[in-house]
Amino acid sequence: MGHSQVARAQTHERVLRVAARRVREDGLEHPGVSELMREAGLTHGGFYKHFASREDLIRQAAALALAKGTQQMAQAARTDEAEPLTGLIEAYLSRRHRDDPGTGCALVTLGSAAARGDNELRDAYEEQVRQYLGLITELVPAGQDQRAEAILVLSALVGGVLMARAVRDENLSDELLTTLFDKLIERR
Amino acid sequence: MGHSQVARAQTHERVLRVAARRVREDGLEHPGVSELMREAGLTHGGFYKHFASREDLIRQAAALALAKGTQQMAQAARTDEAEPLTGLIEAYLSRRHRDDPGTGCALVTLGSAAARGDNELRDAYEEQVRQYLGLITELVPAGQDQRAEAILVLSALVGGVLMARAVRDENLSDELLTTLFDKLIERR
DNA sequence: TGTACATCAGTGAACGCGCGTTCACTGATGTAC
DNA sequence: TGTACATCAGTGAACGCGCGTTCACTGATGTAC
Repeated sequence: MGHSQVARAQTHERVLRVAARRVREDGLEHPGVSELMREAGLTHGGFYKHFASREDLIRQAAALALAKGTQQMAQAARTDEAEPLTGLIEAYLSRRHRDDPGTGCALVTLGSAAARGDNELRDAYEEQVRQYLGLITELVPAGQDQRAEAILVLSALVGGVLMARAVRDENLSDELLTTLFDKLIERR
Repeated sequence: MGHSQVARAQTHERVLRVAARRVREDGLEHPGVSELMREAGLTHGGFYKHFASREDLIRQAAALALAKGTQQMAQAARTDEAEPLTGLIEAYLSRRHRDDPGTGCALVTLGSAAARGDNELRDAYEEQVRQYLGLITELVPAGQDQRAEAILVLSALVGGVLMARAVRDENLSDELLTTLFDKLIERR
């Protein structure tokens, strides 16, 4: 293979995207350099043509994984024009979201990692919390304390999906999701 | 040192307890055998007199860490005799709990690990979710759907503490805790 | 009660595997003429 | 447009460090008499 600037950039982004998915699926520690390169269709040796170190990639991947979350949820909100908050909550508590952490909200998957992580990771995490809170605050009905309500909603979403993923019994897992949905919607 | 049965059992438990704390602080992957033994006041060589493998210890430590959680929270509920649910929520959303994950609720710290973990870990996690739900369901005021209310409360607690730990800005972190407390209490 | 022996928790050096990283090399594409 | 050369993304073998695991040994305590 040659080395056009475009091809180089594409490879770089492909590796980064693979890593952003894997980091959500398996955490910051587990995905190895060889593994990630293989999933991107390459061998491990070329890795350092694109990233300074494994740590460098993982850092970027975590930031990207976090940033993707709010984009997706904002879009989910737009699908239900009449009730955007319902659209967001429905998407967040969907089985699809529960069963595919690799493309989902990184507030759930990277929470523990961020709590134990360095300032850069915690800043990226914090930024996403703020984004979500901003988004939900606007969607919550006026009258009450909207920000407080948004904090309750976001906490319940994150905690609910975390537990729904961790629990083994699928009935219990489903119950968590559907009950939370009803509870969070009935409050409107 | 000799080898009385009592001393042996004490050592075993000391290592296990150290591991249960470290596993909540740093996750299932990070704490090393030598490190854990050192913290228990021993050298690494004797480890295999007590556990079949690192994996074996970590499995037991995770189970213990999870089991300790509900015990503590049930106790926290008992401290406020008039309003046990308030006592539980207050303890869960306290800065002390946020700032000391090593002695806190493992539903928060081990959620991602359980989601990615084997059936045994997920069973242990599930069992604790059920324990918490049972406990909170009883404490929630009658009239409404108590179990649904318990699910909302538990999800908000878990998600709230997860985010409060991950976020860097202490003001935002405090806001999450105090706002959630008000929100969850005002509903009584 | 005292003595000789057996046991085995604990020690620390050594091993070996996995994985991040390095490096000499390849060959396709870009550039110069 | 065609040819010669330079570049550098990608390859895969090899290195080396960290860490889980093994093992020969120690010595304090338990047991037998």
